[in-house]
Amino acid sequence: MGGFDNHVAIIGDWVPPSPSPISFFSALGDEISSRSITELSIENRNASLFSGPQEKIISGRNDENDRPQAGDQPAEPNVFSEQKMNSGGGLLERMAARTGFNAPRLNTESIRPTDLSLNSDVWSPYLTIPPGLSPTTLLESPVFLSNSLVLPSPTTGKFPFSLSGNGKNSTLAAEAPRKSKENLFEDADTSSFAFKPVAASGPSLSLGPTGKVNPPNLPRQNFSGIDFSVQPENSLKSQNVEPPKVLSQDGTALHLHQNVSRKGTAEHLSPPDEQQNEEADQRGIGDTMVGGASSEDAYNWRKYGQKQVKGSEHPRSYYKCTHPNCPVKKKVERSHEGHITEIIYDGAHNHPKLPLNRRSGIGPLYLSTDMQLDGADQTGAQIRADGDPIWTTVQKGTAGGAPNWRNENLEVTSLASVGAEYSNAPNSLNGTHVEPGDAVDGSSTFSNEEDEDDRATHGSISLGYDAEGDESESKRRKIEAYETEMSGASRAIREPRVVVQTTSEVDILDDGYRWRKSYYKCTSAGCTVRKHVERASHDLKSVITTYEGKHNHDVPAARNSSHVNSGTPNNGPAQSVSAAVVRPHLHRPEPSPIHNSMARFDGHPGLRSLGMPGKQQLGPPHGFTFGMNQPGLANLAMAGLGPNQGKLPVLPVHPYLGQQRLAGEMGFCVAERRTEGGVSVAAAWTIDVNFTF
DNA sequence: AGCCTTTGACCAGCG
DNA sequence: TCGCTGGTCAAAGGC
Repeated sequence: MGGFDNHVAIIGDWVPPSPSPISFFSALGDEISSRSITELSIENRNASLFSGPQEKIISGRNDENDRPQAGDQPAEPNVFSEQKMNSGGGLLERMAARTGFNAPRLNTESIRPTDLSLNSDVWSPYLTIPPGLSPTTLLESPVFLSNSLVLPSPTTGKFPFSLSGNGKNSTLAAEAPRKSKENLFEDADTSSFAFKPVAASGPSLSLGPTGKVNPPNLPRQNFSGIDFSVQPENSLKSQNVEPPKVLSQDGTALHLHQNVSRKGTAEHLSPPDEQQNEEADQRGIGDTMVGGASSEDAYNWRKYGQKQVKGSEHPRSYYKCTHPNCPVKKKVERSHEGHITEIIYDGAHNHPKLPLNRRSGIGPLYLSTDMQLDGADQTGAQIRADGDPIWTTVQKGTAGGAPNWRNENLEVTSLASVGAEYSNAPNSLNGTHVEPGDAVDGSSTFSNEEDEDDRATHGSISLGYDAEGDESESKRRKIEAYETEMSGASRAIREPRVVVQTTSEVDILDDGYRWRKSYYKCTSAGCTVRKHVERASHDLKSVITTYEGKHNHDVPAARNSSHVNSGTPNNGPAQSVSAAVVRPHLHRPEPSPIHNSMARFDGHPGLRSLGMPGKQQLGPPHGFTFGMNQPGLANLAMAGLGPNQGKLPVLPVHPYLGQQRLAGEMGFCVAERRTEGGVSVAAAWTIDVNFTF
């Protein structure tokens, strides 16, 4: 078995035939150095910059089948391979050395401080993405911008960029009207970045509009400020923070996971429809727990007690399912702000879910599900796929101020499932704890991986959970929320800001089970809070909701702190996501749990079988972020990278951009999948690009 | 009237 | 046995 690079790679088959935001970077390519983005957007529309959906970026020792075929574009020198692969101490090397996984790496050698004003013909810096982190794959992620958002400036309300993502598989082509540069980013109606499908390019990682690898000796550019973060995601299964445990009544522990925390919101994760509920939650629905009401998770709950539990700064509420003879109970810990910090389910419902119109709380807002998961999921999936109705309705029923969550990947679920072959390793994984003797049978939940994927692709998330388990099957779930702070003050007053949100839904292998991870981004203007929801395929009760955002008030959370202390650099008190919503957009290139996601592989038995090392072999956070907030990139920093490891990507920036004091943020996620021995290993990366000019 | 939350008291397990 | 802690009960009150 080869290294991880043979198992986690960006493969072309995952890339959907949809246009990708590649063109964004294309537009940021060399042409922009001399022309406005507007012009570029138009002129590059037909450019063949990248190979498109079929392009495959090879990382390390990918199979030949996964290698990109020599297409229209001659094989360009892989700047990553040539320049960085041999650079000792690089992140890639480290990751590869430690994990056997050829981690993507960014080539930053070309980024140099420069003054564009001195040379109008210079090339703009290019964002060079290393092998394994294919720009094509990245940018052509089927979900990239599938539901892209262009958030208005927090202060002006204007949309700096207009991203024309017409939904699923939308062509990410936004007209860039010829407009004065001065207004380029200030008029959403007339200016936009162009995300265009581009053709052909080799496996190179160049982001140049020509699809060619950009030479490392690019002229210097004035790069006022860019925050660029590449975050290995699911392949690393986010968070180095200790995931909460899910405990069964019989003492077994399942995956536990985080949940929610946002002011005035509630989580509703009762099995087995918690997925839909999760969706609902992600969409901002299901916040009816405000005031203490139990979550609307297709069951009615009666609160029968509340107690301050020692060790927790949050009071714990005790709920019982109101259904006659139903033994299910749940404990909910909620912060003083009303954020749910932990939910522990105990028992299994012995009755169907309540019909929509019988559920307390938001009633029709519930996603209709049934104990028959297939049907239920499909139903819910369609609802979700349709999205707006639920979303809108939910918003009406949501307490004011609750952030909206947009699932950006409802439309795209391309990754193959991870086989259950790895389900035989239920032990500790990066804090996730599965105690010995756990009778969870992950494999049993996968009757048909393809079907399941298909369902997922259509928005359903049927994981084969049998909600009719007996007492022995009952699981107690503990869902904790943690929030990480990844914000800073560097962009407190920046504007306009562009947020390109990209999300994917991927299957990831973790702890021997398959987890489907969905990405959400708060759609509230100015909010950078992101949400990652992971659903265990082996147990629908196991849902992890990870919030990534910034926090302006303390949320006392002893448990949370324990998670934080487990490795996340964000060891401050857990803070309100909602606060982040209203807080001015701040960003500090700082590792977040997501950034450290590789740790999720720790101890992953399945990954071990794939050559993945154990946790002890992992070093510092594997995610990395680097900022270019200072002119000349003087203070480039890559969090998570040790000294001499940081290699900055070459990010193309139009001279205009360098001249403007603009701010922008882009985020996109790239999912990867590679099939090895019939087993698919999926991974995802998210890249956040924050920039000011 | 029914259902729910609140809240202090009570009970059980554990060291 | 005692104290601590978590969990539950049940009366009171609100909606």
